Amino acid sequence: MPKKARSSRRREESLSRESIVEASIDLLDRSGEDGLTFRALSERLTTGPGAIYWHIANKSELLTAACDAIVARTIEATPSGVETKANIRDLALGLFDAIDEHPWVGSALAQAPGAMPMVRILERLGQQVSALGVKEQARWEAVGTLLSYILGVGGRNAANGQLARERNLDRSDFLEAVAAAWSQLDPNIYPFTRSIAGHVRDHDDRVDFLAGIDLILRGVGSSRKR
Amino acid sequence: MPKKARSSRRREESLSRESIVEASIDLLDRSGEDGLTFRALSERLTTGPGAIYWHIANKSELLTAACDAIVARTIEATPSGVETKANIRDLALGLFDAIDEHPWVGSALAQAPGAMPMVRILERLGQQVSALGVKEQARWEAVGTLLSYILGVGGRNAANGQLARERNLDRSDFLEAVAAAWSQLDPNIYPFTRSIAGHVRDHDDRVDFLAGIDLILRGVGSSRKR
DNA sequence: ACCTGAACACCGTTCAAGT
DNA sequence: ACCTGAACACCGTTCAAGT
Repeated sequence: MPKKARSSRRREESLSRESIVEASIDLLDRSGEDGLTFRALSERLTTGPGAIYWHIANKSELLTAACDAIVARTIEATPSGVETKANIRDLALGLFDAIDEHPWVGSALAQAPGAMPMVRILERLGQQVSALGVKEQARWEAVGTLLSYILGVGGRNAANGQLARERNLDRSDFLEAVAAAWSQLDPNIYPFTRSIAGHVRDHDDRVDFLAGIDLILRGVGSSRKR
Repeated sequence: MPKKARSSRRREESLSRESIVEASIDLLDRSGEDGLTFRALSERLTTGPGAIYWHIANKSELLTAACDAIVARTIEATPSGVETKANIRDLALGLFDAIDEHPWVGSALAQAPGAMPMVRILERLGQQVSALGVKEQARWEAVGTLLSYILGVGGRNAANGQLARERNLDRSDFLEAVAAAWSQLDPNIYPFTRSIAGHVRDHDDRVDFLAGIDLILRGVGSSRKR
């Protein structure tokens, strides 16, 4: 036996951008946005914090890369069929579910405008809206609105998840607390907010989200007829 | 003259929640999101960092309070007239401009779901949508969609402003850089994104934003007719 | 009641030194 | 080429001590 076993030479597997991103995702899923730390990460990878900087420029690039990995998988797992509106709905729902499962993705997405993860979403959305027969001029309007809406919902879901975690509640307990606070607002000043407090308590986020997508798609449709 | 001049006893004016919030806004406007620091703030107010904690629970409460002050002023400065859709447009544009002027408001808004600044927006939006004659059931759908859209655009604008600042560019130079990056994407994989790179370069954010509001309002309208 | 400021337990990032 | 880990320049927050 001329050499020692190859695998134990340095580390189980040597550091790579990919393994760093994978460990980051795990850390983020397990302990939320501020669970991602160069120290925690390097401990998990049995290195020093400096080693990570050989593969990744800085923390924001790391967060965006982790976000991009999730978004890429999500889009890949959402095939496009023949019915265009259904494709848009499926894409939107896929993203919604991904953010629900990884709340940090929602805020990472918002922090990296123009970067890869957003481009993937933009492209898919754009192709489908084009297939809808929307003309050049109105296309960006439709795609931009859908994108902003999806990011807006995603951002709020991310914040809900983060706040719930900070207060050691689950999501529904947190929404319950919001509803309770809203029902105690002055009815003369905040009649509407009070009136929907009940809805907040027992609504299905996912259903509401899809209703918004459909509402926007209706608007796109009615613009074509003008 | 029995006493020393009153004003020089302690400080020009004693510390208060209000003065702390005001100084925070100034700091945030001047140096962006991470310009708000308990040390910078206490230096500006000529106190120690601990003094601030007597008036405010923690940093996130401080950020939300600063955000709320801007939102409250903005809404107050946007009176409602008789034409409901115009009121919704005015409110949305007022918020857009406020976020444009204070980019940090966009991300502060997203970080405090269910809190006061969001409630103010929700309430105004809800009252107007109700006045539009939308029935109970569809009301939340319309309001929620508008709110998410506005927050989504606000969050992206905040991120654009923040990134531009970090790279010492102004907003349009930053968008220019995004457009340049997009035009170099592989045309086989990213045809749509490439095709709108030009639009990103010379569009007017404000016009696009309003187009989205109108698109959503069209969707609300067409749902009533079903 | 309100303020002071040192101290604590962290951060992200850098960089000389190692292999 | 890649990794190590101490060091730097910060953070938010707490708290004994002051007025």
